[in-house]
Amino acid sequence: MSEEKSLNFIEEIIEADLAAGKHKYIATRFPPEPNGYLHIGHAKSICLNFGLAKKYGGSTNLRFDDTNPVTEDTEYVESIKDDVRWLGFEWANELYASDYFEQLFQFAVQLIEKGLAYVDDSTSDAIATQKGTPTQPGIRNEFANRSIEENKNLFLEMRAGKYPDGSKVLRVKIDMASPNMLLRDPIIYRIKHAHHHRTGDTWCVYPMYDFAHGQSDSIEKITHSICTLEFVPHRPLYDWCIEQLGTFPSKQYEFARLNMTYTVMSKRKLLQLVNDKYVNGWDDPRMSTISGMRRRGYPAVSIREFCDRIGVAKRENLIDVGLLEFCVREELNKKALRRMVVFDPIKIVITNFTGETEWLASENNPEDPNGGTRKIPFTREIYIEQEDFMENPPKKYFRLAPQQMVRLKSAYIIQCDELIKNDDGSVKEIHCHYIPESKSGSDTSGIHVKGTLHWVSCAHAVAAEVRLYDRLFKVENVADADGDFKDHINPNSLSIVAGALAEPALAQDAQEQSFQFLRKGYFVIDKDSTADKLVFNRTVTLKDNWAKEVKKGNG
RNA sequence: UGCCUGAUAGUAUAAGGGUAGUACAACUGAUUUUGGUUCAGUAUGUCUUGGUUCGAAUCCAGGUCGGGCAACCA
Repeated sequence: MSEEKSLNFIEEIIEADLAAGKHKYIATRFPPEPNGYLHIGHAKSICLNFGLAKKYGGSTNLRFDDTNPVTEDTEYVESIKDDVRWLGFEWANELYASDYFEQLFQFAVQLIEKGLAYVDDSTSDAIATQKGTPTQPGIRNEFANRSIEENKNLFLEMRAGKYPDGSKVLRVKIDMASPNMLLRDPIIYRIKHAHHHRTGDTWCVYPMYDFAHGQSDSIEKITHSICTLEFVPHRPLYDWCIEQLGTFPSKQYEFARLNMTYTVMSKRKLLQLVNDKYVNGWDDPRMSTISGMRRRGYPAVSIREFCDRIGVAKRENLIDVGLLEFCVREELNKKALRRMVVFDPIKIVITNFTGETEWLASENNPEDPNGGTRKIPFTREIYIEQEDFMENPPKKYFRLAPQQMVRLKSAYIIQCDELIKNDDGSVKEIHCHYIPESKSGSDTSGIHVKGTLHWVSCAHAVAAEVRLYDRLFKVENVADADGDFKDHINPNSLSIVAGALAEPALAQDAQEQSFQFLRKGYFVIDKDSTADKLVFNRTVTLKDNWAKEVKKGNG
């Protein structure tokens, strides 16, 4: 018992339903509207819906909620399927609300025949006005008095294309005084002479979400229809339609959607980022989309783990993006190959190294015993990172400084002897000597150093043009304000173009694989890369304790 | 001034009348050829006021604060 993970509230409902014999199986669905790419918020819903069905031996349908032809497109359908598959889930059926258009239309006719629906010729503005406000009841207009025959004829004529867009709607007759605005005779059909990405020009009337969604659930015999909190007020309408039509009693349950610090996650804003060319597309590595994260090298298993850890509840939440990064690091630590690269070089001359190139073995991944090794060339002249050297270091600076010793990863310990300067006083190169007995793996020098640096041999370094992407993030508390979108995006999140020098093995292995560089974090080489033009996406950063030390020391 | 929701460490999430637990973040220490990893440890929490009860995070009542609701969007 104590070993078991506690249930979330939806699992409790399901177990109670199963125990009470209410259902013999459970059926869920993931119902995206194909009007954009999926983001990390959708991942939560996907993991929940598919996860529940898997846990309780049920099935999950992938259903596209394509009831609004003007915003939807097959490009989105394909990307959604790719993303769900990539996350590791299999749907029982691939379905579309548009598959049900004929049946939904007949359901609407049934409501008319029961005297529960009427055709309204009012303008959009008039309908809105007549609806009243949350504190004032609405009023029902004269169109509500039309006869069943008249309503039926008009509705058929609407379908036949006799009326222009916006001239008529079908409304359901519930209660114009309801405190729930959604129950004040909601519209369930509207006229749209628009081309639908699947049904083409077959239809010119389309059902609204509230009517289509519940009935689609019902048709598919979905037992637990799980959606986000903003649909809570829709539930009475969902239930009303099912009750009036006597269809399968699907039930809706709501959970709080995912919000994440520093992360832009509304579809509207993501679309704006794409349309206004702040990014190169929906799958730009800086985006919070699933495809963007895939390109940044986030493993699918990490995203699933993240969704598992954040839990499911009804309170508004703001998850620290650090948790996602933790899940990514946790996985990458075990899998990512270690490679050395120098982004911002400074030259080191090892004055007492006189031999030819020495090929040293280096572990590909110290945490993976089966990771193997590779050979890296060590020579008299090497590059290290500028930031790994300080002429006037603060206390507790473990890297290279005058007279200080450091280890070159997988090679030797070196000591800094002399600085060669440019005319302007900047350091041109650093002269060091190495300790021959300190060779990695067979160190008999007895010297202990606190710092280990990455490096590349000058003669063997592979020059690369590197485009560095960092995660795009919003400035907290500003992102929801109206105004210029630029204010909401931290400029540091935009890509950086730089030169770099890589060890030969990196260029050879560069194939959509995550690498880890000492103290630089995890990177993937983007799919657009060629061997002489590597494009790195920064996946997550390592914890930069050293930066804090220096900050404290100088303060 | 209506209706619907919700409130547990910094952030999430458990405990459904009986020791407030877990993860991330933070901090301390040990190990380390990545200032990473790993390991050990520390600190921090039940919105408020009453009530019921031997006992309340949990049940009841009032209040406070947060989110949502008036698209021919989903």
